[in-house]
Amino acid sequence: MTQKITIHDVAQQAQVSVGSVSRALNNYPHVSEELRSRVMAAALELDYQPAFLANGLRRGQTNSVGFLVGTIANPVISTIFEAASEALSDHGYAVTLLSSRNQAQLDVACLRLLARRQVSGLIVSSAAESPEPARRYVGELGIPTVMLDREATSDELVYAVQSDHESSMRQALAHLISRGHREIAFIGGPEDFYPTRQRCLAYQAALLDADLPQRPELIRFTSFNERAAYAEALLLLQSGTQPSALIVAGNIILAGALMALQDLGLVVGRDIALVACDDINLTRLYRPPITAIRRDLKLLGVTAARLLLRGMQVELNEIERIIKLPTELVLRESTQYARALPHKAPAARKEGAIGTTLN
Amino acid sequence: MTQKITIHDVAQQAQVSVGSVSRALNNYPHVSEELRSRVMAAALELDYQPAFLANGLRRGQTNSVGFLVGTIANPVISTIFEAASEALSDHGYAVTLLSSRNQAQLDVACLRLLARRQVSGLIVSSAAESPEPARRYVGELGIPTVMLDREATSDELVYAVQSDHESSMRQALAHLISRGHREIAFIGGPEDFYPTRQRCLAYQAALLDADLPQRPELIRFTSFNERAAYAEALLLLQSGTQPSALIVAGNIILAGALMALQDLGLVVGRDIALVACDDINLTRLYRPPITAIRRDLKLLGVTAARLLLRGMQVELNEIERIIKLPTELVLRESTQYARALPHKAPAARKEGAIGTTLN
DNA sequence: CGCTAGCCTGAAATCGTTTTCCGCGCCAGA
DNA sequence: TCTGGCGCGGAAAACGATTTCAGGCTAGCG
Repeated sequence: MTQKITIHDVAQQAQVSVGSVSRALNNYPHVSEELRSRVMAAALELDYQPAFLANGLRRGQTNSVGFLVGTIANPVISTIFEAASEALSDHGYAVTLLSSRNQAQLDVACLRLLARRQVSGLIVSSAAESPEPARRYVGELGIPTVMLDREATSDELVYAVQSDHESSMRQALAHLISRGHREIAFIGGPEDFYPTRQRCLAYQAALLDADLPQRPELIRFTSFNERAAYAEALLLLQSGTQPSALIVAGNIILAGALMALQDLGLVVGRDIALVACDDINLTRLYRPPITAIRRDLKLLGVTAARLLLRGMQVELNEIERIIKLPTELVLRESTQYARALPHKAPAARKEGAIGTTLN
Repeated sequence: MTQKITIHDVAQQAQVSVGSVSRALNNYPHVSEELRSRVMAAALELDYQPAFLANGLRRGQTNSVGFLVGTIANPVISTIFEAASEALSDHGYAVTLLSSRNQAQLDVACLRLLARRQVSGLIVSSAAESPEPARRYVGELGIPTVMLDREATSDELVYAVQSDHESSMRQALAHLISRGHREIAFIGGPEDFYPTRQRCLAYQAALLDADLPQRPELIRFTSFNERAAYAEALLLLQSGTQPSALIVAGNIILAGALMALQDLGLVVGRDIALVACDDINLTRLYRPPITAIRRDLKLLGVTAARLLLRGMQVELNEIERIIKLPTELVLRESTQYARALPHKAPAARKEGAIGTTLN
């Protein structure tokens, strides 16, 4: 209904041809000031908005980017997405979000759909358990793509923004070890999931550096599913070697692990030290507050958006293909007490006023 | 690169005209079985995918819907969105998500953008503080629209899916009152924000029903911002009338309130009873677990999607315009102890195995 | 046997832009 | 005064599909 005024109406109103209207509105050179202002006035008066579809068809491009995630119902992903989406929006791109529902076969289907829709760029942060086919397909697509905290490929137009999971994980282990912990367990997502792998490698390297034994039974992988994480944590905690510290890689794993700890009557910070990856409301507000590896999620999103924006301006090809962003270990009460010390009541909260922990 | 095969290529391959190809692929009547199979074969062989833009231009419709939110970085919104998005995706629609960043003036701009992109439908769950202009604009747009937990308008094509905030809020107050609470405070979002208003009205009605006095100083409104909620909660808790129970309407408010309680050294469930609106990981996993008003977020999203799907099939106009979905009060330890009773150690957890609290 | 109705299909119009092509008029240089 | 170049703008092609239109063929009926 509303969308009925075309470029022809503007042309008629301004008493010029449609071609001239197009040129005037698109800031072409060689259009007289007089004509331009006449067209502008007509367009403004009629509230003309060029039809997106016709424009895209002719130009062969849609000014929209596709964003593929495993699930958006995850505070980490949604925060990253929001930041990226806003940055892209500020540059005139609309974002269509597709969720692969954490299923590998849907990954490729989603990418096909986005390609068919002629997206100008892609951001991929899918968490499918076997991401290989999707990664290969992305390379074949010929669309500028940013892999978000995922492994990069060597394809021409594929970029990556990653978090430096390693250094903070090493710090976390150094911290735990310095407090006397020796049996430090690790629960992660799927083994071939990039962040999990990076974290696990760093965990193993840190143990090696400290001359501590690698205990395979203390390393567990599970899927992105709170129930599965709960079950895995239960198995781990009830197995022979009771760990004195636990590292959970990811917020879903954290939720499952907390349930398991509570069901076993283990009190965080007293009976077991806990380190979470990704600092969310739950880690901040839990009692006791949980030590976490934090990263600037908004920065991650904005960086991905910026990288993609540069990638979509075809001429600019001398840009760094992979950007790695820092992480930071935030110490809280869940790792405050050393293994050897007798249990005592928690001291005052470590963190200061609220302002220090808000973004 | 990949996207170069057009309908002409298929026509040539199958030795028929482009019109016939289109008819064959779109299941038109009056196309012979022989031609159809030949076209199918050719299309399959060439891996032909009709160009979305040309298709949309001709048909005047894009098979995509716009989803407007105030922010997606909110577990409640993102869960609803995911469910709706999946349902729409299953029916061939792609979803472009726009965030108005909780700013009223961006609301209308986002809607304009989506309209320009010829979305076939809209789901609006923006949380701008003064939603009126946006609501009016939605009505003028002539696009089937579902308001998600927002006030409906009387416009032809505007539908609504809402939560029945009232009944559970009344239950919550009855529960608190039965446990001896008399000074029950309420902190909500902006006063003209639909869910906040509904909850507050139910809160006031329940007080009235119980012949309890309305205390204006115990009702606070704030904005969707953890700091603001924190500040407001601090003010409330430090004012003259110390409430014995607190109802927080929304998960951001909850986070701010928890920070305030912790900074004041008040222990949830012992020093003050706490009821949250919307059951998220934090309410489930917090120690002590927090009584919450739960609603089926996936159902909310799926219902919105279904309603919109029906609204977009233009012929069907005899459908209910507003759907109200139930909510449920989940009792947990944060409201377990009566005001008059002496403090004692927490009993065993009320909830059963993990399975009962997962979706 | 001729005419008509109905199925099938090719040709062409159409959607609303952008962009190419071309011609007009003007000015400068010879 | 003629001509070449340049700035400007109109006409029309192009983008890639869908859909209308019209015509050919077959079959059925008078």
